[in-house]
Amino acid sequence: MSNSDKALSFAIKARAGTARAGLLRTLHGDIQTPAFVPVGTKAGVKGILPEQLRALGAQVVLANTYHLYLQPGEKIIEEAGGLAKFMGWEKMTEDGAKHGPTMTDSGGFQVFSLGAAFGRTITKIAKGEELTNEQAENRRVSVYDEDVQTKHGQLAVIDDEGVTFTSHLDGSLHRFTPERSIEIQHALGADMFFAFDECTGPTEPYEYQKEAMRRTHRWALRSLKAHRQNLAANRAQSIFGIVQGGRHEDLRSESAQEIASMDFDGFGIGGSFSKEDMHGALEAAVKYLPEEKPRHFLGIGEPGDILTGIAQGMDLFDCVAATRIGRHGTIYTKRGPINLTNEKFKNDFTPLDPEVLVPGTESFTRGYLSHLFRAKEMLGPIIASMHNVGFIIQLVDGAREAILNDTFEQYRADFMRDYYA
RNA sequence: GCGUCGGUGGCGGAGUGGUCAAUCGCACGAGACUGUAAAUCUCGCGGACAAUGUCCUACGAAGGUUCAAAUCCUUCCCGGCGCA
Repeated sequence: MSNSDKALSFAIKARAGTARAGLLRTLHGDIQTPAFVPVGTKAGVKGILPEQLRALGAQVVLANTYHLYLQPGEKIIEEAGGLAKFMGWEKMTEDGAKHGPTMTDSGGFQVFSLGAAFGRTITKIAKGEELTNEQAENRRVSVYDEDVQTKHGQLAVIDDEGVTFTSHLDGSLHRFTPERSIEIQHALGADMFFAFDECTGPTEPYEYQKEAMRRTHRWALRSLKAHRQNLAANRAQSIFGIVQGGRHEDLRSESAQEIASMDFDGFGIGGSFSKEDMHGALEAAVKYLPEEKPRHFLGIGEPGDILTGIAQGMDLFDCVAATRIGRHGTIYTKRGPINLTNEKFKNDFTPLDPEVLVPGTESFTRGYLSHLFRAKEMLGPIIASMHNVGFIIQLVDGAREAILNDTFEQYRADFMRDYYA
């Protein structure tokens, strides 16, 4: 048993088909799974205070390595006592224990968002067609090109060793390798963190998906090695390996087997899918992941996608959508998302969602938020973000209850029927 | 009353003889957003159509000059400023 195994334990409490409910224990507190992990990229969940997050039911938050490395720098956060303490998420409990589990993403997603996706409309969930090899090649750039940023308009360039980033903040040049990502994540000090991977775009052709996936496998091994080498100083931290493979089932299976063969504490499923291929790709991967370790569905998702993930055996979910669409005026409701900036809500004085009351936002109406958004009052984005995070957490909490009561399939079917009606 | 500057789409404000239904901003209407480059971005915003285009009606009002006027001229109306 390695030291990091002590830092993290996972026990499955109940199953409903492939879905499972479990208990994930970190040195900073327990997490009942399945769980939604609010995203606080830059050590802050946009618009929501830590105490409010707790009231909403959040058990753990996720921050980002690339962003915190650039600003304020991992040294500052290390000096502050680690991510949880730095951001005020860590809280002393009555018995003097620290509470406030955290995770960090490795920066692998920024390989995508600042690389292939930069300046384009593509997102990790595919809308477009897969590119031909030739089309993809024309987009590809080499790190040896002289002026990456101005020549190609993207801020991240990949090579087999790592990724060169041009800072989106000041244009300065930075280099991430698996070893560097792990070093930074050790300094950030989250309870759980991810191996450095390459998140590919959904339109990349099969050949490139395979190439990137195998690179991610090599990086996974290097990430793990880098973590083990520094284990003495980081015994409280646990590392998750990331499965890639795009939308292709054979690649997902290959990736899952490869990553599962490494001694990770948990697993993440990352990368891109098309909406239609998500289920198949996930199934192809999950069946090769060990039962007894936690599984995180990176960057997912929307309510329906989360329930799909839970049904297929995923335990953790993080997604920016709840806060982002909330900040932009859209809230989740049991009957589907609604855009509160629409004219029709000006005089709608019903609750945000009459069927899902979220702690701290119960007294607000759609008409009030409509006004706040129109008046550009910061309370609008704040309340909507809180509502959405609370909504998702209640959805996931409900799923957990349903798994424990063995009514999950009905729960999921009921939700889908109403939400997508 | 005299002089002077000005009156353009819901508002502000470009344009100052043809390429103008009229740059731009705001407001308004709608859409997007899935490991956050995002309190952001996109589209629409006179009217009617056989609508990737065509035709009407528009730049205070009415006349006029011109092949052609939001743009030049005349008168009138309204507003700011200055002098009485």
